[in-house]
Amino acid sequence: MAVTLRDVARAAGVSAATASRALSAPDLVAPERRELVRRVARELGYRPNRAARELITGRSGYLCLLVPDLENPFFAAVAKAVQSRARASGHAVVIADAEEDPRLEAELVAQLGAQADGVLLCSPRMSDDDLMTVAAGARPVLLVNREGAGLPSVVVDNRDGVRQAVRHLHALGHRRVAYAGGPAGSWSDARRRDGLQALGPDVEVVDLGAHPPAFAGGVAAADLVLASGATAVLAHNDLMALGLVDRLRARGVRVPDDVSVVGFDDVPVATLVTPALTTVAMPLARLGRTAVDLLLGPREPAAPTTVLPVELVVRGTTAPPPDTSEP
Amino acid sequence: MAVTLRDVARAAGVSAATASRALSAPDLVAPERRELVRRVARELGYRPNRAARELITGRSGYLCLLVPDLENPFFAAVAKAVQSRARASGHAVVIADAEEDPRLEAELVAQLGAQADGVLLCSPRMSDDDLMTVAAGARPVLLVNREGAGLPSVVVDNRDGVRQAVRHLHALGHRRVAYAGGPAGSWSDARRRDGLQALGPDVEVVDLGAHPPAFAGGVAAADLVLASGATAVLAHNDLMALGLVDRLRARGVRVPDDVSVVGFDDVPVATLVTPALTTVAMPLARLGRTAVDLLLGPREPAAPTTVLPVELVVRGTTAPPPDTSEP
DNA sequence: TTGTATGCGTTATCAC
DNA sequence: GTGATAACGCATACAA
Repeated sequence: MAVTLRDVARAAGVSAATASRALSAPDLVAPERRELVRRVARELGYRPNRAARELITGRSGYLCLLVPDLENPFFAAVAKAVQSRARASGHAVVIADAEEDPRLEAELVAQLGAQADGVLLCSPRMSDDDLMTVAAGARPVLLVNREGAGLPSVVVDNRDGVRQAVRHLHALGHRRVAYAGGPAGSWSDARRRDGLQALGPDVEVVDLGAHPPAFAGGVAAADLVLASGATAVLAHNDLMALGLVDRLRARGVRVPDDVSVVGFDDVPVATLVTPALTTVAMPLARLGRTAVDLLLGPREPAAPTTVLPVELVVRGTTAPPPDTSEP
Repeated sequence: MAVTLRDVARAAGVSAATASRALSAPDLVAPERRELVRRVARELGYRPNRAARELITGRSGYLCLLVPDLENPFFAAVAKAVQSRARASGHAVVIADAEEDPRLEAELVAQLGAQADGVLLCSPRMSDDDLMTVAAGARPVLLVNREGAGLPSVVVDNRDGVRQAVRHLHALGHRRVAYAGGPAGSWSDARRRDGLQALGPDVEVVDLGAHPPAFAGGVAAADLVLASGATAVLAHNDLMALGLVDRLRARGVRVPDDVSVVGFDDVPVATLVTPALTTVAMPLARLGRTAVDLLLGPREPAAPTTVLPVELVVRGTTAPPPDTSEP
């Protein structure tokens, strides 16, 4: 049997109440007794029972993190940071993978979120209505990489990311740029499209439609790029950008000599290919840390939405367009 | 306030005990009342309080999974599978990232494992002695991708993986093969070295020493490969293999024409590079599923260790060695 | 088959 | 500053 608070109290010759205070409200107990209790607790290897504590305090010590796909390096990076920051504040993290399924997502948050001290919804695919239902629960909920239902959220500046990428391509001489979009329901994808609208007339944008946010989606989009006549393509994320590069090359198109490619995220794999991917870097670890800080913060954040900056990282997949001027 | 069992009981006009039984021991209650209670519970949106249930039953409904690095795609894949399988049996999963630190690892398992229904230690870096201490706790513990301390475990056939890889290289004509090892404390790395010892005299093996199990480790090993005179190199994992390929090329060595490269794991990124990586595929999802099944199984598994098969996947980074015979 | 009473380990509320 | 005691929500031994 595990050693309980009463065991500690008995061994220290004090009441359970005093033992409890000595450990969780040290100021309320006389210095010598406090130290005595703490020493005894350490010697006995006492670990407070989370369940009992939760029952009375209402706080479980657990945070719940929901992601669409743990194997996607974007979410893995956020999960790692969340986990690390949560530990620093004494919380364990229950991580649930919703398998890109909005229905499962809603079910999981209902099931797991009920007894968590806070819920982090990373890139949820569910509708604003479902988000609203979730928000109806009293526990704090925070959206990561998504806005909606008036919930507090932390996101990145998607529009600025698009602006930076296109500005870079424009400076290189590109005048016709394609956008290979992510899944239809993606909030961040919608924001990027907004950004493309707001660009002005210097660059013509060709919309290639929605694709699965993975390597295969990029492969599919590559053929559309060639048909579009664009000299550069912006992908919804790095995985798609990789698929684009691969397929373009397979069709005899040089990257970046013939077509430039820009990704989004700056996931570790972006540097594992040759040439390394030019991409709009998201502050993934910071996203995770900020999310925990806001969720656990003393009060609701002043602004419902916290926006983190992004930064274009120019590497090997962008270059001036081939010279097509008439001689 | 959340709806409690008493609320359900009151609304259904029965006692709390009957309500409890209707939900968790349906056979013990009369059919009509049972259905009545269940319907009322559903309508009220009743969710049992995990903490209260744990306090009385001793089971928390949580599984604890410890990994050295969530961002490593190997562990992300295992975590995803564990999470999915655990959900099927009504368990949530607390995932902790030990940051490749044996000390943190031990601390986390002590902290988180105490109140979990079971603990999964994936590729733990801690010593057998520390493993022993962990095992002393009563809760079930299962090792994944590691054996030790007499604990039950699920692993892959590392020796056979090495055998398959070297056999492939030998068939291509390679006679001198280098091995770029992983971290010094890695159990699987040790097993692979065992496999290399047992190969017989047909192939000469050059040991390149221990490296960090990431891209950078492969980069460092690449220069050693060239100095070793080997025509092929086996890497501890795919990430290292990618680093090897990258650095070899940077130094003007063609892959696979001049040097062949074989990885381990078959992590998704293995197919995202050109040419795709020849690698020893580990059944990652199966590893995770099997781990949960064994952990939750009715009794200790018959054999303390369950071994899963591996399979060499030949792709683009292996080819016959350059012809170096004297003319 | 159903209800009553008890206790799980901890913290909060009181007296002292 | 400290110690009894109650209470959190649920499952179970026991009584009916």
